[in-house]
Amino acid sequence: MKKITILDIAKELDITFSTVARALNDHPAISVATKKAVRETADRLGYSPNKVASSLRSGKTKIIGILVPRLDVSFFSSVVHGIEGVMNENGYTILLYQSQESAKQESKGIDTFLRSRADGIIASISLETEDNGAYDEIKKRNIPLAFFDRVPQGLDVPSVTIDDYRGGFMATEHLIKAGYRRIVHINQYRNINIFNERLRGYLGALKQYGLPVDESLIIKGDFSLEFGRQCVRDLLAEGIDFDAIFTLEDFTAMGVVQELKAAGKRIPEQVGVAGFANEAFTSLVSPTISTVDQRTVEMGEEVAHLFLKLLKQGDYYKHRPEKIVLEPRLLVRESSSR
Amino acid sequence: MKKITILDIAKELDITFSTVARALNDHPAISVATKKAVRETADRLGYSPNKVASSLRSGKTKIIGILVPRLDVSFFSSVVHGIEGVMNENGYTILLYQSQESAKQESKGIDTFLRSRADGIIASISLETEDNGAYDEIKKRNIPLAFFDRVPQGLDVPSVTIDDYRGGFMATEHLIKAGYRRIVHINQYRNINIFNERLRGYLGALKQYGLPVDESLIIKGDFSLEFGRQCVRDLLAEGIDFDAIFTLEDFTAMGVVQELKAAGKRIPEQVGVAGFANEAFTSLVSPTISTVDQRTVEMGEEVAHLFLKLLKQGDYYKHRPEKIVLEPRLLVRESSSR
DNA sequence: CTGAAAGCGCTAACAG
DNA sequence: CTGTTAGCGCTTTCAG
Repeated sequence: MKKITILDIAKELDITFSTVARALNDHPAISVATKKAVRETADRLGYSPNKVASSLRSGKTKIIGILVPRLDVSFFSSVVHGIEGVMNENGYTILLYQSQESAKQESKGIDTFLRSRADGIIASISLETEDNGAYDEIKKRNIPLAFFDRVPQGLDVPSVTIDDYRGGFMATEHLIKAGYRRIVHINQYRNINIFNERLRGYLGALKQYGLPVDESLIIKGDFSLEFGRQCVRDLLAEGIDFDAIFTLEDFTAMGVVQELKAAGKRIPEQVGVAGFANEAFTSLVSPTISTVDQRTVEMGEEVAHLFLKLLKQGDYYKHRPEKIVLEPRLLVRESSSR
Repeated sequence: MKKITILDIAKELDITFSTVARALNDHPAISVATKKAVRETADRLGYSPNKVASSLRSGKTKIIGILVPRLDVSFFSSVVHGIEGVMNENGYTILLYQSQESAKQESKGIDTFLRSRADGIIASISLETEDNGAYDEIKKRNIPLAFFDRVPQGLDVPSVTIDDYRGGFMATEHLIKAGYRRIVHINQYRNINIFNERLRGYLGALKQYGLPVDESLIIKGDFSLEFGRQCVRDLLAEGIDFDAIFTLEDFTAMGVVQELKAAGKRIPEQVGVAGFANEAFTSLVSPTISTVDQRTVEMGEEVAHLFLKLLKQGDYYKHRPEKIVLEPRLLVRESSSR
């Protein structure tokens, strides 16, 4: 099948290719008759506009790059789902790249977007990212950029996040109100803003309700299920007094629940548990696990809308960047209802 | 920041832009000294190659389109994760499109890929897709195309699937071997190949082990958790005799488990349960649910490799298309271990 | 080893 | 309302 261009259509109709181009773009100064004729022959010949050529000429690709740590984590795939839905409705296509939580891969992704001349970039940084060099480059080239959830520190850019402080606060406050007093918090050791915020929220709630901060109740590790189990084993072995556990992530909470059950502790009577993320399993396991919902799809839609607004306004780095903060949703379930 | 092109580099070094182009592409007939000089000034000036221009000229975009029903389903996001990983290593970038299970959106996605001059397309069809018109168009244009999991019927194309018949067979066989005799199968009502295969597998196992097929034990609906509950309520209300339930999907199995527990039936002693998909929650709920793993990430990697092979061989529609069928993995858990 | 020149398919300014 | 013309930034022959 020979590739059909506007020139072929022009020859067929004995007009010039620029008339064809205008007709196809629904230019006002083209007669209805010509437009109709052009469209018909275009269809008949099986014409497919070459976006590469038009992008080169116009300088607009209608492509936006999305950079996420990894797509096999439901949080990120949900957000991408939300972004794609909105951007698609607005005529944009998504170029997808996974950083695999590696700073090097992340730079490669941004470079790919830059070479591809994406009209904009939406990202959530990797755990490894330490400096913002790659993102500065985007800014330098005046390409619109927005972040969701994991926002680089010290870079003043538009973003959509949930209020992780509030999330940590709400979960802890709920545990306190349920009568728990010695609340363990399991966090992680890296210096990631959103995770630090959850810890701050935990501390804020303790303070507001006049509970002492006990360093032995704050544990740092990773957010695996196994680490949750480990923590419970350690707490019990060391004979530390506690009556609730709030983890920074649901999988950790799941591990906590498993190990508490294995140790014969009754949930929620003896120990209350709350997680974070609203993973699908939290509402299916027994006991169902209280958690904080991050409104993932909405987050994607919000960042897409924010982005479209940015694209419309032009000079992307002159206005003060808009930072949307979504209110998390506390989901009280069996694991903390006593 | 002015946009830097190879011409700027050429001027800077007082050579022609074609020499610069060759140097950047590591052409063998360019002196090492020139290459070095070119690369240094390219870096210094902040040159970023314009992929749009090179694509237009070369006819290759190094982009492949991935069309999936939706990304907020862990099955699809895992596969995409697998595909992206492999394609990325091989210098390809992913253009992502969600059909949202709509045939119309699906056509739009393919059209977008065609206009974007993607070097190839990988897809999994929507539930709604009835005719293959949109895919014929891809074939007509001699663009490589491969499918995973949901393959259109009557279109002879490369694909990677799991052996759904085997999956249905394995799950049913396992239940039979565990001593269950009146095994209910919950499937769905649409005419989707992979789901029909699971049903066939169920029937095949019954036959092989000399068990009668009882139509009242085969139920068709959707694959929601709620439908699973509904089925159990109906089975019990109608007093139908059964001792195991094999569902085409894990969420349905979850509903089945919940309702059986609510009705005071002991799992697996009185009723055995098996699902399909290996959703994360199946290993976390109580009892843990036996299921069939679909090897999602591998499926993505396989289809990517198949695709790269296709791209290499050229004439995409002359060879007999390769159809890779992965063996599913039966995961026996508590819900069927008696 | 390097240069000159053509052209990929389209957009858009200018001319009529 | 339509035609003419000039590129967008690169790849790729053909020369030298």
